[in-house]
Amino acid sequence: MDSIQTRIERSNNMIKIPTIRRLPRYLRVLQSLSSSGREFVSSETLASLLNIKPIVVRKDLAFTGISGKPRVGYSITHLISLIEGTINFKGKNTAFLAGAGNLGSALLGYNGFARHGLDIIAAFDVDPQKTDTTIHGKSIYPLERMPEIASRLNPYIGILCVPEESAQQVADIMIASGIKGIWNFSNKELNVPPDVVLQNEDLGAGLAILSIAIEKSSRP
Amino acid sequence: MDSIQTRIERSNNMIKIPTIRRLPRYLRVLQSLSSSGREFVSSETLASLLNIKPIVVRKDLAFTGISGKPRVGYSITHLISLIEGTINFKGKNTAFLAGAGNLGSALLGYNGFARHGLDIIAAFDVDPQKTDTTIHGKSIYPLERMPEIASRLNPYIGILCVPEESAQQVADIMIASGIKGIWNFSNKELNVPPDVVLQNEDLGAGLAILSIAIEKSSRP
DNA sequence: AAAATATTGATATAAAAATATCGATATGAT
DNA sequence: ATCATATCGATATTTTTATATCAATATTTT
Repeated sequence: MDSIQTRIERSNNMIKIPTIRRLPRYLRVLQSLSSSGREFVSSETLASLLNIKPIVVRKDLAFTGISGKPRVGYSITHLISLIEGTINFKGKNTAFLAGAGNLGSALLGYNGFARHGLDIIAAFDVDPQKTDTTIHGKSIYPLERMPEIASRLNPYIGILCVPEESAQQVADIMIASGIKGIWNFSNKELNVPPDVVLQNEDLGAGLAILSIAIEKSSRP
Repeated sequence: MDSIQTRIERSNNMIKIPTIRRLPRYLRVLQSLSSSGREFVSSETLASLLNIKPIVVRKDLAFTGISGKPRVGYSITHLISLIEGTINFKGKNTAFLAGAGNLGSALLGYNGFARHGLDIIAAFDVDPQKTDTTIHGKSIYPLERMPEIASRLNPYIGILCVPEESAQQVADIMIASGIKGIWNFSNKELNVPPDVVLQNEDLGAGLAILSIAIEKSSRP
């Protein structure tokens, strides 16, 4: 069994989910600061740009391993590089996308993924009208060819944009194709084996938070 | 100043963000259970459907005000109704959408919003090629007409899908149009006055979590 | 060179969220 | 009718996350 000491150390070293969520935000403002020619930035400045508290910034950045200088702040280029390293935005995250409907097509055309090191290398659909065409320059293949094409291209991530009814089935094909993680944009609760990582993207959640917050702020 | 007692009571009554995030998920599986003819469901069953622990379910559901029966569980229809009431998915959330590009168009065509009580009543763009057409049955108006049209239709929510460069500017127009909350799909950190609610939807965050989780699971 | 100051980062505290424990109770079994 | 059991919900505990405090230090000012 772990000693108390071991457990404390581990929990101190592990990067936390809320921190991970904020890292891409730091990255964006840092890139913007960098392109405007700035070299250093303080936790105070970053905090005000993200509407959070400076202490949160310092705690978050500590996880990347950066060391700031008192009275100067953090080196922007160094920080960008460390954050990119922390969230794997440097090494290419290769992905397959399944379901070239409205949302799937939009994601195929989303420029922001390049900045996040995500490369959608192939897309799949069951609709014969879509297969063997391209959408935003990405080839659409018949879904049944996924395992075969995966064995050549070795994708890491499966982006799931199919309707709920077929979500589990398509997820299973992704898993059989050797994908390591599924980014689930369908509103289906998926079952995946323990070695496959599942990240649910739920628009309903964001809308619910917004909706409740508006309700509260309108009658305080 | 608040007494300790007051503060404790308030913090116990206030619904928490993680709970709000899960409510739409409960709703979806409950609707599915309901349509398969079931009347009652236990916290254990809900938990296994969502891959969370039963105790989390019971705590979450307590916020909706439901009361379950020992050995039986919760009434599904009652629970659906209480959750919808809690997250305002019953009353209509009327919305304007700005930016009919890839993502904006996809959201205009997203059927899931109906289930969440969100009604996009008009969309706006600066591109003259898009304005005065419809996308997925929604009319696209010139951006400059937003304040005028808002004064007639009184939208609650502004869905922001414009490029980063113009995001703050368009957000300001939304705010001037009397919108109560902004659902920000751009990757810009926005400044909004305190009476306007801001909900950021950040794909980078989800990708970062996925990416780090995959990395960890592949070398444990 | 010394003093003043801004900023980091370590340590401590508080608040929020998840988890554990268990008594109370409604139902089904005996 | 009584007993056994599944399930809820109250209370307690632990873990995670956010926040506060302040000593250490690099820079600027005097």
